[in-house]
Amino acid sequence: MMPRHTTPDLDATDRRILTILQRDARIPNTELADEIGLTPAPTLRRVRRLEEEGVIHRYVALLDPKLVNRDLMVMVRVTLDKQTKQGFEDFADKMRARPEVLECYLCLGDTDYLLKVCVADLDAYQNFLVEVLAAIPGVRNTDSTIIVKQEKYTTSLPLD
Amino acid sequence: MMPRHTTPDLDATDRRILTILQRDARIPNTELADEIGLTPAPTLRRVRRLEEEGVIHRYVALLDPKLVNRDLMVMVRVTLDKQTKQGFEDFADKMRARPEVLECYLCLGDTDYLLKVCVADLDAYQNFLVEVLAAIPGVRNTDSTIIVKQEKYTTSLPLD
DNA sequence: GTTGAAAGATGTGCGCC
DNA sequence: GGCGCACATCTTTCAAC
Repeated sequence: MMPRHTTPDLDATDRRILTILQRDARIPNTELADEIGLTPAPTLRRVRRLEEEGVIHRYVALLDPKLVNRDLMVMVRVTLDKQTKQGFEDFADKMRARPEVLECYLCLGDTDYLLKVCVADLDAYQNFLVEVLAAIPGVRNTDSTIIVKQEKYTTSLPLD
Repeated sequence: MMPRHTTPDLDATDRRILTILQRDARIPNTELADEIGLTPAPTLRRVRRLEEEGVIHRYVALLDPKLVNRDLMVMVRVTLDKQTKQGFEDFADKMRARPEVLECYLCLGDTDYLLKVCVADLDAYQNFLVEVLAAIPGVRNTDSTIIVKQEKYTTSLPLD
C-alpha cells in the first residue's frame, strides 16, 4: 500500500470514477466501466488501486434521519477551560466514544471544538448536554445551535 | 413504495442490518446474512424493503479529503438581511448549486444558516467568500470558523 | 487495455412454519 | 407474514495476451 502521506496522482479517469462512486457506491463494475468508457477489468484495477491508496476511505449506507427517529441535529461550539494538550486529547477521545456525536472538529478562533450531534428529540439533547458534555472536566462553555432544516447534505467532495 | 412520511417499523434485525450497512455498504449479502443470523434470501428482502421505504437513502463512497487535495474545511455562520421566505429559498438554492458547499442548514438563534464548506486551500476559500457568498444579495454577515483537525467524522446514525 | 473463462454473488419462485 | 431451499442470472476476478 502506498504511504498515506503521499498524494497519489489522479488522472481524469480516476476522478470520474471517484465522482461516480461518491454518488453510488454500489454501481456494478460493468456499469461503471461503461460510464467511463473502459472495459470492466482495468476499471476494477483502478478502483482497487484507489482503495489501497486510501483515496477511497470506505463505502457506507446513508440513512434518512427522520425514518430512523434521529431527527434532531445540533451544532455545538465548545470552549475548554485549561488548554493543555492532555485536556484536548481527553475531550476528543470522549467525543469519539459517543455515538450521538457524528463529527468533532478542532477549530481556530474563539471556539475550541465544533460538534455535530444527532439525537431523537430535545429531551435526548438536554440529556446529552447535562450528562455528557457538562460532566467532562475542563468544558468551560457550550453554545448550541439547533438545526431546523437540512437544506443540503452531501458527502461528495468536488474533484476539480 | 411506502409513503415517505410514514415511519416504518424497524425490528431488531432491521436495525442490525442498518448498523452494518452504515459501516460497510459493500458487504456481500451472504456475509451480511451470516452476521445477522439469517439466510441470504430473507436478508436481501429486508435490505430491499429498507431501500424502498427510503430508510436507506443511498450508498456512497467516502474519500480522504487530504488525498484528493480538498483539505480545508470551514464552518460558516451566515445571517441574512431581509428575512423573507423568498430570500431564504434563494439562498438555499444557491448553496445547493455550489459543489464546495457540502452541507447547508437553516438554524434557530442568531445564525440563519450554517454551511460546511470544503476547498483546496485558503486562496480557494477567500475566493468562495468574496465571489460566491458576498455576491449573494441579502447576505448581511458571515463568520468563518477554520477547522484545524477532524477528530471524528462518521455518517453512522446511532440506532437505539 | 482487452478477451475469455471460472468462481462467486444476487435475486426469484415456491414450499414451509 | 417471514423464513429457507434451489436454481437461473449476472458480476467479479484472474488468467494470458
